[in-house]
Amino acid sequence: MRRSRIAEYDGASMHETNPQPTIMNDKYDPASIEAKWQARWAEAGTFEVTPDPSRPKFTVVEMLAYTSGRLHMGHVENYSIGDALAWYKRLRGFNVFHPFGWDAFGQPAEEAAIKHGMAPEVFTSQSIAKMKRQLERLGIGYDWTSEIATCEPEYYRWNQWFFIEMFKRGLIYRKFGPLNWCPREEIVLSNEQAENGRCWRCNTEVVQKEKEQWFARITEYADQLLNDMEQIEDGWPDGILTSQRDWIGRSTGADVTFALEGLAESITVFTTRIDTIFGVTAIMLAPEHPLVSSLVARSSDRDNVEALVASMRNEKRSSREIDQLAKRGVATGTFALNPFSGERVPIWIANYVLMEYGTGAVMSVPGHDERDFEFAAAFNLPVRRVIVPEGVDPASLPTEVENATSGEGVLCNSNDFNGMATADARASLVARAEKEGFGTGRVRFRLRDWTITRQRYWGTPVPMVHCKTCGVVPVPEDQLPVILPHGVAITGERGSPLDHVESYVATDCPACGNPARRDTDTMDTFVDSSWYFYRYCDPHNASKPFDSEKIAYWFPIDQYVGGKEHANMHLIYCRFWAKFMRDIGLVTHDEPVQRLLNQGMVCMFSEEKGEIRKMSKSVGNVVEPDDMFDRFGADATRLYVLFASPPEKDMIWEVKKSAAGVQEYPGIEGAFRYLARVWRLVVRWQSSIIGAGNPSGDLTDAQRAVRRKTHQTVRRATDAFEDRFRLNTVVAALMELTNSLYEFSESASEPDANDRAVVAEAISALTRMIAPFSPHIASELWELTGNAGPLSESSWPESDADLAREDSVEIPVQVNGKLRTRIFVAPDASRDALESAALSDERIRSLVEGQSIAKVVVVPGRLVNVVIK
RNA sequence: GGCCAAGUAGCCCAAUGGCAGAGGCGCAUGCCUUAGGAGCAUGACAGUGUGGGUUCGACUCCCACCUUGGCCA
Repeated sequence: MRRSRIAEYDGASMHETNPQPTIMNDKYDPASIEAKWQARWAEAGTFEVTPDPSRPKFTVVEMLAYTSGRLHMGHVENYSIGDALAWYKRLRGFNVFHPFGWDAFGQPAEEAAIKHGMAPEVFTSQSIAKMKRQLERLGIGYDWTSEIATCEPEYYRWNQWFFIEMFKRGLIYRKFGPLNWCPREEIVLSNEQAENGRCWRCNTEVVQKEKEQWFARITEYADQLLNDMEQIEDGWPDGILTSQRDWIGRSTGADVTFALEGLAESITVFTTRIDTIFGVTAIMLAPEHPLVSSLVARSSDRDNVEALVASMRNEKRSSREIDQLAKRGVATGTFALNPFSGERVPIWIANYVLMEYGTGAVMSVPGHDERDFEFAAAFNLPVRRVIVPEGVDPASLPTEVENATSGEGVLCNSNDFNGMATADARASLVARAEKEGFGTGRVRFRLRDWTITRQRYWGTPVPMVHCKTCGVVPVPEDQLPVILPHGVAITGERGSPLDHVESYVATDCPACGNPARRDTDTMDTFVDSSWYFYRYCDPHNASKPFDSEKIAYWFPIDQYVGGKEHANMHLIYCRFWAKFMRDIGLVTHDEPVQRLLNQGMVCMFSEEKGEIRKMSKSVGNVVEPDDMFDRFGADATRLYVLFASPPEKDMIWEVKKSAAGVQEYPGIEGAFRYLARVWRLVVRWQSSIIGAGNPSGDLTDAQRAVRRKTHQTVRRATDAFEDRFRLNTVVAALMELTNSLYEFSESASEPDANDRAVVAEAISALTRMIAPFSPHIASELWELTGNAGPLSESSWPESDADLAREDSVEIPVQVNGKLRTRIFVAPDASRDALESAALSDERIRSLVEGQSIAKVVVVPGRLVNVVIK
């Protein structure tokens, strides 16, 4: 191992001195310092690690970088957070694995091809080269030996392998599903390309087209995805877990089958409110429901109904839009029979029913469901009250219902179920339905199977062959990878580019050997990102995705860092993938990620829009990282992004127009100034602290204050890293320590041995605490203050509680919650001592005089509150 | 429309139910300086979005609302 030594004692490093450190230059020069340490780290392999069971490990991963062409400030924040934690843990003696990789497939490269005729692989490799250079300049301590790029055949062949393994187990299947389709370009559009129902490029109206696609049966794992959240709830933000719970959307209800009048078929609806079934006034079908075409065919108003259904099918309906859509629908003319009452209810086709959820058919209960009410109001359907609040006599209420009430209560107008509480009624009704054979209790999920392929070029080819005689046949494992052909014309028109590459499409059936055709879909890039972090441990394995023993040491991930936009998709898919890998024996854990941190967005005032907006190219308010590195250095840039706000909160990049109209960045300038201030402090003390001993004998008050501040700062920084992760407050604490060292310097113009000793201790601690934020300057200062080994092999400072303790603390004394005076006591003064000190204070005595004291609240070390009547 | 965040000084943000202010930006003043847009020092500025509630005590917890942002295959 490279780490030969872990200091056991905080002060140890002070004695191991380098006899002749360079004399420091007055001026802080980040350019030369950063270049020097980046070269040294690369040369020494400082961040390259191997498993070492004798040491505790820490795996920190930032989300895979999309190869969009350049780094933006969001990346800078993301990686600065991860690297801060990596440095902290490394100094705490952990074997830290901090790998990096590229999310290299996907649309930007394909767009570049369409727009500029640049081959996607060229665009991608240029992007990676450029972004990697920027990352190196940022000085993030990655183990580059584990680097991966998802567009490389050695990586994506394992996507293909997983695809086939899932296919073999029935977890991947084909089915018709709706797609956004641009009829002019004849291509499939993603949701963001079909915003507002128009093609983003040619503005043609987008239609919904049913096409056979590949799906992954993630719903099979719905219960596990839900239940295993127990294992991670301590380490994941509550908001993400809630969001995933909602996304999975487990609901308990019942399937109820309605017979159709005059037809042999029946319609099964899923409902969570079977207790309202006597209030059903219609059955609503999704426009895509399989019965729709036969019902339309029977309609007396066939042409009109058909046209309406077609237009509803073309409407883009997602859960986001469904509530805002104007409710539309059409009656089919066919009736269904309520199995409980025998009542005839009309069957409608409605745009607010989703085929993807439940059975694609719902019972409409306008009296007790807002959407149904709205629909009924628009189409003059009857509305019936079947539930009243508990204790209300149904006879006392008007028969007309003015608003849907979806709450619990007691049943009425429900035959022999009248008077029953809603919860009990649900159980009884399900029991009755099961007994009579027209229904059953049922748990359903909102989670849908994952559409796992795209009709695009730049992605992992689906390793499947379509044979006229054998059907769909997987490519045999020894023929993987199926290589994505290069030199393909990408026009953005006429379907998937691979459709037109005859040399790719034409193949032989692996089963019967007859001519067959390759599938031309490519995989969703979320496949790439569902398991990539495991590959870091074994990036070039040619016989399996990774060696299970290799990942056993590093996994699960101790800390994952990325943006919250991935709350539902990536972070559910990768959990699903891990469970599948567990089921086929590749891993032994249920959850891939122990702790998750979602950093906020980087925002900035936008001149153009006149408001604070997300920093992005489309808003036109991008700050270029390279420009910041040139002007202020990587250390100052990193320090600033960590200081500007707590990691999980959106950060506002400070900008200001100077008098001359030049854009200035006062925030990052402040970070630069701080580092320069630390630099000058060390310049001033360099010669005095090299070879300084430990503090000994009686210290002056000022010297004790320096040690106190040092140890308090160490405690604050340590707490933040261990627990709350408020890195911005750590930076504030470091600034405080620096300020007090300046103050001390003023008073110690001719330092004695103890002056030198306490400052040496402070600067040693300060240097190491700066390392997670600004590792280059920290490394340089560490070297220049006479430490022998590199900073990366030193240790995090320890806080001594005795040295950190204040001599006395000021305790506020309140009377009835109002501040009345302050008393000074020892920090560990007891409850009784505090109470009597407070009550004997003159001011308090005069206020309390003649009143009766109800109680005295004492919070040791914090305050005293005297409550009088 | 649903869900999730966040609203504290001119601005970014601290304050883990206990004195609203740690730090930074900006501003002002002083010192230093040939000069200052450098450096050093000093200082001013809020009662915590609104309305209720819980509590001896609420920026913090609960309820409702307002505003802003994010997400919704």
